[in-house]
Amino acid sequence: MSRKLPMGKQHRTAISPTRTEDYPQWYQQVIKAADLAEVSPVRGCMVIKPWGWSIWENMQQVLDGMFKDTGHVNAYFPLFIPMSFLEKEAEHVDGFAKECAVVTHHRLEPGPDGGLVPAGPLEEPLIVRPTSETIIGSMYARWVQSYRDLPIKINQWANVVRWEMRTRMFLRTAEFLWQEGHTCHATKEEALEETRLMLDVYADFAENTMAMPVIKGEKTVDERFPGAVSTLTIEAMIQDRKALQAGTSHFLGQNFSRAQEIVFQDQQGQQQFAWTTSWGVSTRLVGALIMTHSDDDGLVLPPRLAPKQVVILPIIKEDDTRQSILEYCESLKQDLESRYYADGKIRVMIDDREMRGGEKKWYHVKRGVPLRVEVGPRDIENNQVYVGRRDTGENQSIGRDEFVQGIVETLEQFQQALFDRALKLREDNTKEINSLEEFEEYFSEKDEQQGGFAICYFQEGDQQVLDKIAEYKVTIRCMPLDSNDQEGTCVFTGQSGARQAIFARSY
RNA sequence: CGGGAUGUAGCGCAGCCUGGUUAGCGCGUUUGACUGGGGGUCAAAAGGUCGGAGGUUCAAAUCCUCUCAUCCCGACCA
Repeated sequence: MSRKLPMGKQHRTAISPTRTEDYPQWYQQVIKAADLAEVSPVRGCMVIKPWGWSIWENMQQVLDGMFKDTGHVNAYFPLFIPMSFLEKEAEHVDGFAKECAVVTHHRLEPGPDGGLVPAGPLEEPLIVRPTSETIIGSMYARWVQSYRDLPIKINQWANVVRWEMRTRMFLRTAEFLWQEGHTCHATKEEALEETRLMLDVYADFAENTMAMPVIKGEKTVDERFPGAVSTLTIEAMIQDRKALQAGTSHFLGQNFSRAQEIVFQDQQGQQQFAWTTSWGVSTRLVGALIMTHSDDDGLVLPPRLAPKQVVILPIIKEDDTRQSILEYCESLKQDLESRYYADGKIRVMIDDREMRGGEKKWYHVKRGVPLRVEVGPRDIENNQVYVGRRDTGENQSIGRDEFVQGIVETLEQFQQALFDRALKLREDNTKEINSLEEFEEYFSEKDEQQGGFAICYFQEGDQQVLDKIAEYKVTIRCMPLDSNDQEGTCVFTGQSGARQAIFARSY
């Protein structure tokens, strides 16, 4: 890492190692450099710092609006779930029992060595929710008697705990934040429609707000949510060409309503089990966002989620110009803030801290502020501003008024450019594969650059397929919803009548 | 939960194999001067019980045991 090279010919990157040198390490360093989060004293848990939190807040705000626009309301259910609730749905138990935090006592008492020891054992242990199907279902069972009580469409924003063996910042933490929607319907069709609708909401959010292209698909039997009849997913491709499950929407059929007796009387007076769905996205999306757009100089944020879309840096050389420069910056800020982008005021900050120019610039580069506007005496004289774009690194002088008038379009172009770049990466690294040799070559260990998404026909539920892909550390991501419904020959077994799926290494 | 690596100042590291005076370096921080459209320059300074607990030894960052944590690779999952 060279300290300084003359004439701007330097290759020093703000983040080291770079993505190509060591992708996982780069990811950690971006989080640190952008001040998004830190590990906590509790293993596997993270502290989300203000800049990182603000990104999540923006995600929440947009998603929450989308949920409400599709007829959902928010509510809150308890953190603690009676252990017996989990036992009611067999597959659900299998899926989550291994990773539950369990509360067994309700008091602490002084111990023999001066410390504290748990006391007051609970009659029935409580688990900290790993997801809330069971406790919400138990309430729905009380609330539902008639078809007139349906549908129920509730979302909750909450934290959940899954005692993971291996954790990574944002992508997999023991405690994470998410929203979980839980709906209850009179008919199967309506529940299926809901499952699909919410997948579309997620895909819309991922692509239009996060600028992250996703593939909508259905999970295979082996990959689906424990207890679900079917699981729909949006799958993103990260810059290292691995797949990341970014959101899921589950059709739960009558599995949970049977287990929890969510029963209603239909119009014919018959008792029927309700049809339920659940769907969620989590703080993992922040990780997805980081990995999709950021570069070797740190975080890159799409304008729609950036806590600040524009940072104004006053260039103050002499004290007697200070006042006029700051006033100019303030009025620029107000002009920008009077404009609206993506349903909100443009988010602008002035950074007038006593700090050297270059250092201050890099501070904001690493944090991913989309546009950097520098204002010095010369700019004021010419009524212009010097604008730097985070994604391309381009800088240009532009008339102040022109800049203000074009700001919305500039941000939208920025947003679109990130999406286009990410989409190109995915398209360049997606390949239809029709033979086992091709598959083996594509995911060959020899060349790290190999791999990406492979589209193959495959025979669902065949052990041969699972064995082969395990050999290459590849998983079946999903069966794309928009793939042609044609049947083909399974790449792994040679059987006909196979369906198409996306195969990839994944997080 | 298995395999591997690492834990020394805010960050990044050296020192450990071959124990031995006040534990170093770069960046950052503080102060002063000079600078000023760019991750400055010069000078000075502050900052560490070497992850934790035991042990071996006259003597431990260094050797041994245990433990905790982080990271990577697996298995498992948002």
